[in-house]
Amino acid sequence: MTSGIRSIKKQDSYERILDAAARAVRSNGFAGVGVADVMREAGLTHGGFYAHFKSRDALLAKALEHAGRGSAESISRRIDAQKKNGGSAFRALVERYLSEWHLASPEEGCVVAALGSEMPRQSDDVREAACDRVRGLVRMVRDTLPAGTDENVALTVASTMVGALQLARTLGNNEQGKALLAANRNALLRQYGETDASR
Amino acid sequence: MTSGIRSIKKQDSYERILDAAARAVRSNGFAGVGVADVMREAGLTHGGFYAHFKSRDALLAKALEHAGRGSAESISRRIDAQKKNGGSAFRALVERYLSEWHLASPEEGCVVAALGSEMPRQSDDVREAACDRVRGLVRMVRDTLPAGTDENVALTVASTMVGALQLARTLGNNEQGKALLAANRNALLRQYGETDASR
DNA sequence: TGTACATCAGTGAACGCGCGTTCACTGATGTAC
DNA sequence: TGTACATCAGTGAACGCGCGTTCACTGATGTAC
Repeated sequence: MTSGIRSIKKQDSYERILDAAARAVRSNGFAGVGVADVMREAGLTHGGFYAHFKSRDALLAKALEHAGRGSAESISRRIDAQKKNGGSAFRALVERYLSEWHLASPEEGCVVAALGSEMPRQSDDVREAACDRVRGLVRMVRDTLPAGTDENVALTVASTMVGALQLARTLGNNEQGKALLAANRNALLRQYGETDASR
Repeated sequence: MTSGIRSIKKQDSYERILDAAARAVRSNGFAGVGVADVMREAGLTHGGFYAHFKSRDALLAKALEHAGRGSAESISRRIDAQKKNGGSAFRALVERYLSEWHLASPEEGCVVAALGSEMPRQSDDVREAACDRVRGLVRMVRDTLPAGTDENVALTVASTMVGALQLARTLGNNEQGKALLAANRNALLRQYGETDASR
């Protein structure tokens, strides 16, 4: 192998591990991520793990980052598409975030909603990555609001969306959970959906 | 011992175990509750645990109930006091829930905020107790709103409070976290604090 | 071109540790007579 | 009142299991000459 080819193979494994961990942490929580499970999911055996990460904890921090980036990109694409159609970016965000898809798919969704209450209890590395994710979420909300909107609106909208998704998931993927989501969707759109940040 | 006296002694231990577990689960999450730790905190040794609970899981469900009742009572007392003074019950609730005390004291605070993202992943028994706690929180909010207020307002206010506390705790007990709390306090009071359910 | 050697991603057995659970036992407190 | 026995909350050693981590090894792929 040239060093280039070697590197590509290893890089490929690294990314499969990260993908698996990013899903696992949202499905099962921080405590539910096992090194052996993640490696199996990535098509490898557990022993090779430490060639990629210093420790399980290092994986968790990276996985949080990776998951955050992934779900942020996915929702950003939707918002941008909406903007191009002349639609409301804010509406696109709220409707996607508080959708029945998101209720049913924590493993692909927002990492803050999936892990919110566990974040304060993690190691320093993980907590730092968690703060970044919270700030990223707030920034994403802010970017859908008209320029000049009070900074605090984004903080409130982000809080409402995260809380709503968690309460709905606790109630279950059923009428109760869906009703809670709908109530929050309507409230946010009514309160902040009038003006519009799209061009 | 008469059976009465025996029962009182055992009952006393049972309550110390529950108290310890109710604090531990909010401090450390479901996965962070250890049978031996809880028993030690209650002044007992781990072996005696199974004379009180069928399993660790049964303890978790009871602890959730216990913690929920405890923190609900504490906040209800504040709201009632406010009502008697002719103050706004809604304001009392929001200011207490989104207070710096609550930011810093998850182990004594709302169990939904402390465990929100972990609840959907628990056993059936625990999830049932969790649903009860969510409904209890929504009911508590509703009771501070004027009679006849749209049912959905309580759902949104509860979501916002839970999300805000979690995001603030993730950012940390510092200026950032406190600013996020304050933004949400102000927004809720501005939006729903005008009318008043107090007599 | 071919042969010996180097590199290195990944394997799988093994270790140590923590934790939930079990169980034989203790000691305090009661009842029977 | 006293003695033998029963009850039972709690003790602490032990067991089994899962999991993070380590490490000697394999096998594939490259380089040196």
